[in-house]
Amino acid sequence: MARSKQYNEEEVIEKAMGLFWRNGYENTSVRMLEKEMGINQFSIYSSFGSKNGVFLECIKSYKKRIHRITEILEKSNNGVAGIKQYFYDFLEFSKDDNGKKGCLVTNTVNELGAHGDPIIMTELKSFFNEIKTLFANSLKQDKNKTQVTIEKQANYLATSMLGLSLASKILSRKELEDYIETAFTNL
Amino acid sequence: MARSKQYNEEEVIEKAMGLFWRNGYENTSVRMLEKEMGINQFSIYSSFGSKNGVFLECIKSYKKRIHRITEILEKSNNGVAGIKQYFYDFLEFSKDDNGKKGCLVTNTVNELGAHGDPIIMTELKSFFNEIKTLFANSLKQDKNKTQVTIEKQANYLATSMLGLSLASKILSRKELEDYIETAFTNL
DNA sequence: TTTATTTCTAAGCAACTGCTTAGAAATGGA
DNA sequence: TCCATTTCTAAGCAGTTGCTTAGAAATAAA
Repeated sequence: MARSKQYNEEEVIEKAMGLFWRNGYENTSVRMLEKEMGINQFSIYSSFGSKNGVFLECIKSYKKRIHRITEILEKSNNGVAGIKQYFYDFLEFSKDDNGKKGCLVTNTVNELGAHGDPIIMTELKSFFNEIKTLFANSLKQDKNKTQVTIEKQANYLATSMLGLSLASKILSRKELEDYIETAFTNL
Repeated sequence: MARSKQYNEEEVIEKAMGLFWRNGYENTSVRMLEKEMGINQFSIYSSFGSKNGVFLECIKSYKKRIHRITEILEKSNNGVAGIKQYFYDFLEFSKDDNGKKGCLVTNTVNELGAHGDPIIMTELKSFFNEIKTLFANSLKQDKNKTQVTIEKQANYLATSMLGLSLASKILSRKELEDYIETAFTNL
């Protein structure tokens, strides 16, 4: 045995996540990661293999973080009202200190589009489907809704979340709130 | 007088626009622009000043292009139904040969976020407001709607367009159609 | 045909990209 | 205390970034 790591992998990934979140994948360089993570390039590569490897770990870490919000929705039995609250919680979640950074997953979908790394793209699409299932489960609490309606509305809501993430980057707080209120008028 | 330009500026901008549209701003290099535009770097810089300058011209050109669709909506008197048709037209408009490229303006908003070049950001926000006004004018055809309702719904629709552009990059055709149909039940 | 003027090509600038590596420094078990 | 083993630092790799420039090639007017 010998010297032990002077950093905690989870901690440095949390820091890296912030960078990717603000700047996007391509606009985040390994030099920037070095500074933000507080470790040398050698350590980055020996721990995570590549820039892509760091990013994938960040996505995993992001999922855990957003799970803290989804948990609230999972536990509540407020149906549509609970989902609306989730939208507002998400708005708070996706704010950064002095600006708007949206959702890491959504940002990445937009940046990489259909041409991105297949592993990442699969990860992103599965994330979307998880949100969809989450909403569907909440909608089921309304016994008047048919299965077809639930699926359509869950799809609608998950897609609206994508829009909200993007919109949060340029719209004012009032515009965002108006959007949410109108989006929920017919559910 | 002397030698005349061997290229048409509007034509090369159209080509550059395609590149930015597919790859985003940062992921498009001047070398790539050279190839796509078919002219030398010197010509790019003497005509447009900088990469940013090329991009701004592309945004202008994009506005003209999307105006061909907005014109249809402006001339029709179908109210909400006309706007829904616009959503479908936009889906066709934002498709590329083998994938999904979304909307150039929306892509750029997402990429640059709140930290982008101020001139570009202003251009992008004004674009959003134009779409909003476009929708408001169509909604006015419904005499039952109050001014407050019209403004809220126009904001809702324009924001939904942002979402649709993003969603078009990962969702299936059916998911996108389901989204549009449900989105319009709110009006 | 000459010539002033412009556009063109192609090479080059320093700074940055993701990633590697040689060697110094540190440390847990013997 | 020793030293094998691991982590660390710092330099360096070739390729790319946005942008510039020297000089050759082309051309409209005289």
